[in-house]
Amino acid sequence: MGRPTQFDKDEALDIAMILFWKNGYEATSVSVLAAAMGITRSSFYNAYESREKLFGLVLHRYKKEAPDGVLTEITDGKPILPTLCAMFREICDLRSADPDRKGCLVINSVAELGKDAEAPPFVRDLFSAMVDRFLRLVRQARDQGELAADTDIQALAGELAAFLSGINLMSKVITDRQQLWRTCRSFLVSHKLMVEDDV
Amino acid sequence: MGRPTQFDKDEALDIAMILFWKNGYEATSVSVLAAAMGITRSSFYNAYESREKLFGLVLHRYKKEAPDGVLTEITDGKPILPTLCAMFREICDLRSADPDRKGCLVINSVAELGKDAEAPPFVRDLFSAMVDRFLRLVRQARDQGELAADTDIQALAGELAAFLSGINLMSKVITDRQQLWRTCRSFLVSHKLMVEDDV
DNA sequence: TCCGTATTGTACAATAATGTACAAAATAAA
DNA sequence: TTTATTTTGTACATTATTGTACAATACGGA
Repeated sequence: MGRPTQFDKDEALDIAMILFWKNGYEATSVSVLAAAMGITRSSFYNAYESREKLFGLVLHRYKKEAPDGVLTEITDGKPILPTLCAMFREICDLRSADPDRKGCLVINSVAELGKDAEAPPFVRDLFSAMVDRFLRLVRQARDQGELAADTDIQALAGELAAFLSGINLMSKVITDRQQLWRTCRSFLVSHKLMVEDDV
Repeated sequence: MGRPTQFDKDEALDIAMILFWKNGYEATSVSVLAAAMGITRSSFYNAYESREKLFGLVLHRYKKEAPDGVLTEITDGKPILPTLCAMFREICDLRSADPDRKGCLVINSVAELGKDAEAPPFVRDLFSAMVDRFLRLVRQARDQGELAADTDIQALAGELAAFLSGINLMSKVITDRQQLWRTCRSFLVSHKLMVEDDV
């Protein structure tokens, strides 16, 4: 059924992801994308329709391999806080190990947001989804007795979202792993999400 | 001494600031800048030499009117925590009141940073300066007895920087003033930077 | 008034990017 | 082998953008 695609779509998507991640959505032109993917602009438009559509695919892929993905895999009844802490540690490790200082693709994209929806709309949703997920997790943790019964879960979820965003952003300037983790640990401890002597 | 400038440099700088703020550094072209400022590109290059130089001026101006400016005005001996809390509250007010959801110019610019110093270098310095300032303030607060003597001031300074960054970023998606402030208050209280019943 | 000097408008040449159109190429199925 | 179908390369017309060059302009000071 027609001529098959000459390039590896998965590989191309990876390349696109790195470019968007490194340079930002707006700053990554179709010409540059196509060239990096090793295809012509013609094939690009044929395969992805538009830069925005491709970005949607990229974000979808990013979500799957992002370090906070572990939070999605938490099932009812399982302890939450250890996974949460591990995620923060993982983020410190990943960000400080990245020689490109790319930070987090989602956070970078949120920063690009303007009121007028020039930028892809799903970025907003992705962020809101993160806040919602934190809220669910924190509620579950409270209900499971991992957090005090009188915990303000709304506020805590907000704090987690803000702090996580901030750490990801900060990692573009502060590149020392120890310093990042120390900051995270302090945050986690002061919110009783981990105890001092863990690790 | 030559023909005088036909346009108001202060006014033009303001216009440029809004544009950079709203659309980001990279996405704001000289053409658009010059047009918005009401001058020709010719005059633009004559007056500012380059977009990067202008951005330097813009950041300088921004720093002066930014909500965290109050922290610079703290002199020895004065209490620190009330001012710190007031700043967070001010930021919630400002960000939620901004119909353009611009967030913070510095934070937006940090998000644009790549490893290769394409972007103006002073952005990095500006962020580092913020961390340093938090460290000095926290140290002073501890020495003044506003914080416990065994406070890990490095970690706390990092937390403040990360959280503040995150709140500014988050304000581009979460626009409800109450929700933002609730998050900040929770953060401040859990770090003993304010007491629950303040405001 | 006239001169020096800095700003301005217009022009230029070059590069980059956009989206579309169409013919050539390559394969699966008939 | 032929046909239907999809990808691919090339081309096109358009619009942005860049930095520089140069002459025209306007004002302060002599």
